[in-house]
Amino acid sequence: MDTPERNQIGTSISKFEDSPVFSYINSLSPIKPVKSVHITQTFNSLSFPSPPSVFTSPHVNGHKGTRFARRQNLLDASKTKVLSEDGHKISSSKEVLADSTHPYNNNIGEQQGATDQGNSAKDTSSEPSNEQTQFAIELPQTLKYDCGSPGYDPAPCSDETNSLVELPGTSEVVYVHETSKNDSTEDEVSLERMCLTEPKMDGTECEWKSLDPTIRFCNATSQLPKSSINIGRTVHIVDAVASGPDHDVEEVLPQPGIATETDQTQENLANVAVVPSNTNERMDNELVSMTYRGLRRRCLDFEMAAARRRNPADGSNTGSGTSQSEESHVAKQLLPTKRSGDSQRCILPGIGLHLNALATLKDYKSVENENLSSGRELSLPSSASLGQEHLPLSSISAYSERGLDTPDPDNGVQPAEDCSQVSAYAVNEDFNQNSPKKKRRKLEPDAESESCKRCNCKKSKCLKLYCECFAAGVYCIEPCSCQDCFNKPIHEDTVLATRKQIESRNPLAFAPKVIRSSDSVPEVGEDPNKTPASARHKRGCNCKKSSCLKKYCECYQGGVGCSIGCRCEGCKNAYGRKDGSAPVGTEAEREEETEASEKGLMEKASRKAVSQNNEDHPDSALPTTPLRLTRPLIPLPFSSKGKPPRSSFITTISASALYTAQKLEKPSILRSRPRFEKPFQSVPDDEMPELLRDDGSPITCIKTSSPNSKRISSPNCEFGSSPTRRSGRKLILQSIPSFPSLTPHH
DNA sequence: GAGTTTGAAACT
DNA sequence: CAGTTTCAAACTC
Repeated sequence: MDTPERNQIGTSISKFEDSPVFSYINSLSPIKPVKSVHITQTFNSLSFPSPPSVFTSPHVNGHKGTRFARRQNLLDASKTKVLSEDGHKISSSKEVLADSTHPYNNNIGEQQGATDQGNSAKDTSSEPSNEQTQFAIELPQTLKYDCGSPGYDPAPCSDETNSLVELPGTSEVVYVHETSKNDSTEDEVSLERMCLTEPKMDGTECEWKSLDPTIRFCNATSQLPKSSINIGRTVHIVDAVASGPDHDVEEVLPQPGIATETDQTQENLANVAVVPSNTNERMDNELVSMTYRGLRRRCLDFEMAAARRRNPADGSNTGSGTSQSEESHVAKQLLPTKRSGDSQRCILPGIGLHLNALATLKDYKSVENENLSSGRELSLPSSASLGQEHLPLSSISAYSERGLDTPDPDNGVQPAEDCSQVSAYAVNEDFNQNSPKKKRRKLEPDAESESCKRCNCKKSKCLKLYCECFAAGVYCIEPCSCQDCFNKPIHEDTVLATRKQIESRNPLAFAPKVIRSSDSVPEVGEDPNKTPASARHKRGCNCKKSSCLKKYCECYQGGVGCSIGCRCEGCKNAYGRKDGSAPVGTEAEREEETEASEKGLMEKASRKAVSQNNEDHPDSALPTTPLRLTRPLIPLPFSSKGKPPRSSFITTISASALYTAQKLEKPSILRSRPRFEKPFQSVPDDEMPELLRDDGSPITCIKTSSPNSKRISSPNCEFGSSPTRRSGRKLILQSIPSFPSLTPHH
């Protein structure tokens, strides 16, 4: 790669090669292809936090070499080649980007179609999925921890960072971000990038020029927040299209960055919506959510925001090197972008959606349908399109619903949250859905409708955890039959404030209740009746009459066995009893248990099947967005409820890691569940213990830093919890410890 | 669809 | 921290 490109470049640029810039660019150029892909995905989330890692060539190489190389090829074939070869196309693509603002969906479709030209895109999608999954995992880490943290996926982080650096090569998107962000200073950077890209493209200068225009355009458009945002989006989209479905995630990420970048748009944004202090959080949250891709929007929202605030550099990640001021801008912009960019929202949700989708593999079928339907529902084309494609059923539905809400200008800002939340919720719920609720819903004819949570609150105003929507971090939507609902974008401030309060009380309040280490696939062989020990309820249930055989029991609802942490009486949880004893009992009990277990097994089986399908045939699982599946995996960890699917996904993502985690857990679970359970009790995270040996860290974080801890702890906890689920990713968890560090940073 | 049951969430 | 109340989902009829 390097040699040929360099040679070409060298010929044209030989004069300039002498300059350090060229040498630098040249060094970067080879990487470009790989990064390009990453950039789109991770760029927003990761790039910000871990600039340093970015430069680490090794990471880049590693990732690129393997995964990215493919993408590069594909992308290059689809995008770059097209661009380079067809100057018109390039310009058109840019134009599209500019125009894309409106028809985000359309663009996607078009772009996809264009990308389809290169079949590679689709193919890449499958592969990218894997990468994405990793990214997804990484992203969370990186976001919170910054690149440095991602011990597990240093490469991803690095890739991201690299992507930033390489951006030039990768795609226009990069330019847009940086340029928009760095009106003045980064222009050079963008140019450099451009140069890099050019080499790839072959017509370096031409591209360069073209890029510049885009940049300028962005800046100019800055006046028009939408345009700028759109551009960013479109760019991402383009990349995504070129790269394939997987890019969607990337797209999402970039958008936030774009938003931040679009300081110019601030004015417009101000008009759009003035987001008080909360806005920053939102922004951060969104970004986080984006990065996490739904893993844990809840945590992400506040925590991430806080983290970013704390670590402007991280927040600036999108900008690659944006300064703190940029962060502030970003926060501002993000808010605006949120509004302006339903697409962003969509994007963010998209991430979450992916996770959700994965989680709700079961629902995939319905998802597809929903996607179609959701698309309809979503008045916002962009969001809808994005969300639909990426989002699984639940996520999609939620997203779509929000999208509906969002249409209102007032809601505009909220929608972003909604999206994030939705995704988060969707994820959580979806995951949980694996749990009885979803099962029920899914099983029931209304699977689609159910995919979206619908509360029926009458007195809580949907501002308490009683409200499933609120608890899930999602805004209430039309389907909700709640009364005096304040859980709407219009009352975003109230919602956020309330959430903060609740989190202050209990940092884990919005964290997934059920932590699934990985596997849902508990290897039936062990004890089908028992849930995979890996999964446990954070707090444990307190059932007295339901014998943990009904959905009243959160453990049962979550499809997990009771643990020592549970204070239930007469536990007969089909997924696993508190005492760890097999669900043996009277025949009647057995029957019940068996039924439950069967259900659980069925679910698990379905999950497995789904997961397998996803893994084996991600595309098949979600014809529309195979990548979705893969991505969802990443998010899954965040989703609290994560059901078996998650594990499956996780396994797909990092089977080895998960497997190891499972092994660790399972033994303990199977034989000594108490361990798990206890840990859970002491530590909110069931998962944490295993995954994180950090256990302490998560909990401690939460408790230790009460005030900050809220954010910090919750994030950690969240991460811990959600990620832990992903326990599959022990590595990640390990890296997670870095999360705690985030709090300290503050 | 209304009413009851249940247990988490919230409150004291 | 324990006990009580509130709440909405889950469940039953």
